[in-house]
Amino acid sequence: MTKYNALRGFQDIFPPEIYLWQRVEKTAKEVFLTYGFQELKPPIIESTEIFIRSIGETSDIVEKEMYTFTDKGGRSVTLRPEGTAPVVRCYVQNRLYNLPSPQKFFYSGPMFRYERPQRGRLRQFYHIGIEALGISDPKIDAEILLMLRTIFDRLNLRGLSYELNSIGCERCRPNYKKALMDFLKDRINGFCSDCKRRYEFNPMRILDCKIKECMKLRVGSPKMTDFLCEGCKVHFDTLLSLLRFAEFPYSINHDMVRGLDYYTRTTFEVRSKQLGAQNAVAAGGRYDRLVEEFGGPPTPAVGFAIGMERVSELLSYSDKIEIPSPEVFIATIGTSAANESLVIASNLRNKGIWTEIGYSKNSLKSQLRKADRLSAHYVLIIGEDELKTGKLKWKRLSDGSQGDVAISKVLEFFERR
RNA sequence: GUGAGUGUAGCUCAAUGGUUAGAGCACUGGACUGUGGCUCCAGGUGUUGGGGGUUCGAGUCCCCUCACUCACCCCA
Repeated sequence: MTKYNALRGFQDIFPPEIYLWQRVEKTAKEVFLTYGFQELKPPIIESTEIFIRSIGETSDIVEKEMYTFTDKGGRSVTLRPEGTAPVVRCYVQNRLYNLPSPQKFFYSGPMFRYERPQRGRLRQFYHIGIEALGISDPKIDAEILLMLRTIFDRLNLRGLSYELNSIGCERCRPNYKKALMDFLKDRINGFCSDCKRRYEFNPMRILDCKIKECMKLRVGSPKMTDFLCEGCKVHFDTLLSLLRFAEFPYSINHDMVRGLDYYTRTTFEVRSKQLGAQNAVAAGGRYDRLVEEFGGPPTPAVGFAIGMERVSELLSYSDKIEIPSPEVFIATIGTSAANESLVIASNLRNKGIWTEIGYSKNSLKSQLRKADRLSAHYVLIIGEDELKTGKLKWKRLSDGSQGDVAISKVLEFFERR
């Protein structure tokens, strides 16, 4: 055990894994741009109130998982536990609703939740997400699902399932809740203690319970999609037919309930069987009331976020990590050669060529060994003889071939390769 | 917050309560004096996570603590 360690649930990310992360980020951003999403960087800390209002007072996130503290000015502030609320706050504060609709943004960065760490769950975790504000047309719901799939396809991820549901709106959801409670009323005693509690304050969560007995007892319970009001029903049906038209492989999960208060209508989750209990690699949905809640005009909106750790984990199963390697390694013998190498390396680097040099008084052998370890493509050898003649030796490590190149032609030599 | 499992070298792992705790990989150097990979040789590999207890004697048994892992819980 070393003297200082990262905090529980916090993680260092470094090579080689960092290259998987970079691939995910690069791929996602490329796809986002083709759909017209622009980057937005909100701060990672906000007034606590923002998260309480959006996520909901009774959610576990707000009740016990937020990194909340009082700053030196006596304000209650919170490290963001999710990305949507800050984007919406930014949208309202900067009156972005006055710009043409939709406004489409992506963001990426760390989120924080004080939870017990387990596979796929850390206290600091990374999301890369998008929000599309100002459009209620289900076409945009379909678009972002297609966008998600494009990203995962480009990353060659297999075996993902896309699960959809609609949880209605503030008009139809109460009817459903009532029907569900009526259905459960007689049998609630057989449920686990958690579900009994849920029955009181959030009965829809009972649908999410993984305890076998509860799963059995809720068989045949009413489905939200049977209780949608006309508007929500049309929205959902249209989305589904659009997805079928685009040959998008979705499935409907009537039991998928969102934990956050702000969701309306469409909710979805992308899951992988290769992960553990935390198997969602992306999730999102529609939140048509949140902008208004934050003091903006009525503005429908929809978004999702991708879990970086989980996608990276999936990539690590399917992809061999490619570690970048230097183009040139300069091995030297003697002080004047070492001095010369500094200048040559600098010139090569100015041309954008990754160049490494040998250090200290290591033997040529050990320098070559090091070049090999780094998987350098070429080694340049500078010794007494080379300095005298002005011709350096080059060696290609892949096949061992070598030859001479004049010092004045070194840049040319490597630029052409 | 609850439960279970695991902590030995940088990594993967051995060692019946009994001498000075080991192997492979990796790392550094040498054999090869200015030429990598292959082979061979040599060499750091360490408060056995930490603290306390039982014992003539603890890596091994007991207690506490910490960390990690997985699950519950929760969740974009």
